[in-house]
Amino acid sequence: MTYDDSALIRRLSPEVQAMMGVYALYWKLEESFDALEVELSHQECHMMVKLERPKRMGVLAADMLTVPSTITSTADALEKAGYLTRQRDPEDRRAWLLVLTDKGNEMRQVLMSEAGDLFRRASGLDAEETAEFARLARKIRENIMKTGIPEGLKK
Amino acid sequence: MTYDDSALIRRLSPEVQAMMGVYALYWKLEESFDALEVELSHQECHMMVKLERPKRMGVLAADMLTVPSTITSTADALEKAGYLTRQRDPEDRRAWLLVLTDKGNEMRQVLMSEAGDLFRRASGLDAEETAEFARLARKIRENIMKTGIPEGLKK
DNA sequence: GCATATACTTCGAAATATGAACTATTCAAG
DNA sequence: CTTGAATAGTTCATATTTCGAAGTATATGC
Repeated sequence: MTYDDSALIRRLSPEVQAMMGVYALYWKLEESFDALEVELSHQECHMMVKLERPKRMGVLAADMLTVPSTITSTADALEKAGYLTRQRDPEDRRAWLLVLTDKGNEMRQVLMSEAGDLFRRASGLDAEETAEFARLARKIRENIMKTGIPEGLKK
Repeated sequence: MTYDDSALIRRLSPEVQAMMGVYALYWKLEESFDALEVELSHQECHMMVKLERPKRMGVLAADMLTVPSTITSTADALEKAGYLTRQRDPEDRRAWLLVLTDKGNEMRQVLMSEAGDLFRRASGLDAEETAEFARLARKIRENIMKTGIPEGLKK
């Protein structure tokens, strides 16, 4: 039943191989996050991870490649649960900064270490491979953040 | 506005760096697929890509890390659109094989080449980096397929 | 000031995913 | 055989998630 199509995969272009790996990993990680005893939705987890320091909601929307109204409802949930507060951005009083509370920072630490475990288990890579994969992933992410955002937000 | 936190990212563990890259890439690819002039949903695209050769629906569910009922509705849509047909598996007449039609195979070719382009543009990697990334992604995927499926399907 | 752009919110609709109960078929045991 | 348990897939109603258009408040340019 464990259906093995690794031979088929090898015949595809490297780009498609890469995509299929990324999709498998993404799905697996999402599923593992679900299984966590944490009461946060995926989107809420992602936002927590992004909030190493206070960020504007618009920045988060761009960063998470989603729409402002989604950020609003995610932030609402996290605020209600006591993980973050909204503070007006002194540089532009239209904007809010989302700031983690102490409780939020604790939860963030838990999430980060769980995330590391999940990746290790899901990927099965050793330390060296993980480092190399991380290097490329970082490069990809930088490219996306640099080039991708304008298309991402409908004007 | 193009918010740069690449310096912050570097301070995280490689595992988390890798995850954030994977998430960014996944989201970007999903968004790009949306922008395609193709009238297929994400799930439908994924199923098309998986159907290089006929597969049982249960195999697809395991492979796509999802639930049987989702496969049913995705297959319904693709069948209705003329991209695939259901054929009883002669080896087990409870099971269906999903088989791409000619139209389905054409569409699959289009999707695969589009997918390659999307990855190339989104990632910004050169050929060598792409090959390395693909190698690791394949390894990860094999690990997930090997270890991940049992947990993935509720018994 | 006035017009226009931007940051976020509201809220209702649309898309998606899920799980429990069901049908049909297989398999194993007697 | 035939009976009972397991398996493959389906149905459908529900829950979750996402989105987008219209609205409020603030900022910016002329």
